[in-house]
Amino acid sequence: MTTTSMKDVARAAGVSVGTVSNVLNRPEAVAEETRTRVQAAIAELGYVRNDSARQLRAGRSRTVAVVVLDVANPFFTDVVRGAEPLIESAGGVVTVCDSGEDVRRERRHLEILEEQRVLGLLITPVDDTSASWIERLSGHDIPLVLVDRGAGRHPHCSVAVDDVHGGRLAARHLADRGHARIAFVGGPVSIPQIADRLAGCREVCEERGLALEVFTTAGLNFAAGREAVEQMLGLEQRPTAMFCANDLVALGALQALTMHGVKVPQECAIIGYDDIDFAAAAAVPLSSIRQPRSQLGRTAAQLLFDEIGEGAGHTHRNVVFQPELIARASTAQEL
Amino acid sequence: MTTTSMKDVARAAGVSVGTVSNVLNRPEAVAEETRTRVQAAIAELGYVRNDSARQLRAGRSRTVAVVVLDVANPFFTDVVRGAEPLIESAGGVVTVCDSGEDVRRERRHLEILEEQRVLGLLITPVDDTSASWIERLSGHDIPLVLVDRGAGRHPHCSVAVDDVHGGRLAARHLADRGHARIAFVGGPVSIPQIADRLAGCREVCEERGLALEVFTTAGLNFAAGREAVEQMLGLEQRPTAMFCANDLVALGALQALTMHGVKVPQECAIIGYDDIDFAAAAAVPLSSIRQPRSQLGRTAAQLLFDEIGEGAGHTHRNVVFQPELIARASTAQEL
DNA sequence: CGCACATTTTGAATCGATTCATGAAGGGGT
DNA sequence: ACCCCTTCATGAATCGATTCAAAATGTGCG
Repeated sequence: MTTTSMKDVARAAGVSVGTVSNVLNRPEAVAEETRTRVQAAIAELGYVRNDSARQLRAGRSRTVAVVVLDVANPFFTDVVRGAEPLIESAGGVVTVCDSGEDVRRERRHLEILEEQRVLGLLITPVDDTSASWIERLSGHDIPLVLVDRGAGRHPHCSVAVDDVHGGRLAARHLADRGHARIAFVGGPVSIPQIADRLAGCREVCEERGLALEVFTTAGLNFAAGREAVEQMLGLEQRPTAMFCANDLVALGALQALTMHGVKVPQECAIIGYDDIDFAAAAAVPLSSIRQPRSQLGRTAAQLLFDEIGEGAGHTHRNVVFQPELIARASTAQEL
Repeated sequence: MTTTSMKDVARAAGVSVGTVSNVLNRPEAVAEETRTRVQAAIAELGYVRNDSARQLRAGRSRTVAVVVLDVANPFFTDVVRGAEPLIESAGGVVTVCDSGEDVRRERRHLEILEEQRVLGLLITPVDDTSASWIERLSGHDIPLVLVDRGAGRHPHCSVAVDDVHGGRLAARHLADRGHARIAFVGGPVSIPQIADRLAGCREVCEERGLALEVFTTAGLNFAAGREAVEQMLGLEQRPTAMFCANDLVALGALQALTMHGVKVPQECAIIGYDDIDFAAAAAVPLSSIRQPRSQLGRTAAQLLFDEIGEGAGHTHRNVVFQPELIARASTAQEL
């Protein structure tokens, strides 16, 4: 109950509140003797600073929020891991928000983050309808960096991986292996990354005259991969290779194929995207398109603090990384 | 810059701040006409409530923190997922803190959470040295629920899975398959769950006269599993089965064994713990001990709100779930 | 008209930390 | 003794939302 405040500490130590505040925030400005007396009182009373009051005065919180599409996806946890050290060493506090690929959840998070006057934001927007909300935050002077999203015409800093190129890499690899009938599995297509990967894939398919079958899914997880396989197996002209929009989908697909006795890669090759750690450990080690995950996070954090530091005169930077093909057993078969 | 406050809204709408506050918090107490006028002003000015000020007044925040050992471990993300709906439907905001199995990081998080006057806490403590800090929070009236930790003599609510029994299940399963020389891989042993799993395993080994080799690891991830295998392969009397303290370790081990050409389960069986989704999708589908992950989260949240609701007259409850053996290919071989 | 009563609105007090102009105390130099 | 500096400590003002007793306004009825 008795939440002890600075006033209590001040009384106990026989000083003014101003002095207590100084002990906490600029100890060097307080005489040694006074300082130890105040510190003793703090310990004695078990006093804990009230962050709300602090923030109220400061006008900003120390929190940097990272809004991701799916915390259960190792891709995003790695991005967060990459960003954390820099944020923390700058005295920030990281909070992770999971939009779950749902615009409404994303919106709710953004509302709350705005009310909390967060220091800044790293966000992977769910889709283009997120834009207006993001502009709103930005308009209210909350600096933000778009993650895994080529900023295109958005007036923001961003870090991204060239997803169109990633799509090309995957499709070319499958083409090189002799596949002429390819399935793309992923969705919703409203997610820009997915659209880009598909675009790259489509481009190569047209260039090389491959048949492309698109299986749109509602999400990017195990279940999506499994369901897509169920559909695919129903077709008379079954594709000989699948390009899955991320590794979770690919692993789900792999599982379903194995369950149906379809041999991977002999009867159906699979390539995923992200190259999460689990990919290499899969039933059939999974070929994938690797993204520099933690570097993505680190760079995003860097850009954010640059922006915070530079203030008004800041010019936005857009960093684009290149993805990389990692070939493993799941595409090892030449047709 | 111009952070608009309630005062600005009040002026714009020609009412007092009290009325603006009422529009936001008890609209039914405000006359229709006034309400719409105020709402118009809010929209017009793009006003956003300042949560710090709100919290300062309220004395508490709406945030429920979940402190986990490793966000990258699907076990914990599932626990969080299980807890979220209940927390959010109660008007709470969830924040996830990753202690990374590191007491110092955990402590830093707890300090900050205490300063933020969080509404409550779901925590999986790193080890027993966390206890004093947890008592401190608890002493400052922050209700908390221990997750995945039989509260034993701790005066708190808790949800847990019987890890000793889980250890037994795993060991018995291996014994039933004819294994007489077992490796336990996991650590650090200071983590109570790990100690318990080992204890259950040891108990069965002694009971049935199996040789038990313990490989202590520094963490619970892929790398730990790989390293343990390197060590194990060096032995002259190599165990014929491994019990890994969680699935990440097991997958790492599986990967390393495969790389060294050791056939699973013929030459070495593996059983993991948690039964994360990836377990079934592994190179060799992984046997595991399943825990009711999301139920764990849901129940924890439930207990927390019970405690918050009941206030002082609350009696702590300790809920224990039973784990379940899921046998798959990685232990399919009879010796 | 006047009184009782219900409906709205008001605005000052409050939460707790930070800031900063002001003042007090002590030291040195002349 | 006097003045100038430096070093410390003070406490009132401030941040923005909420609360609540009190005031204002309106309604109905005798």
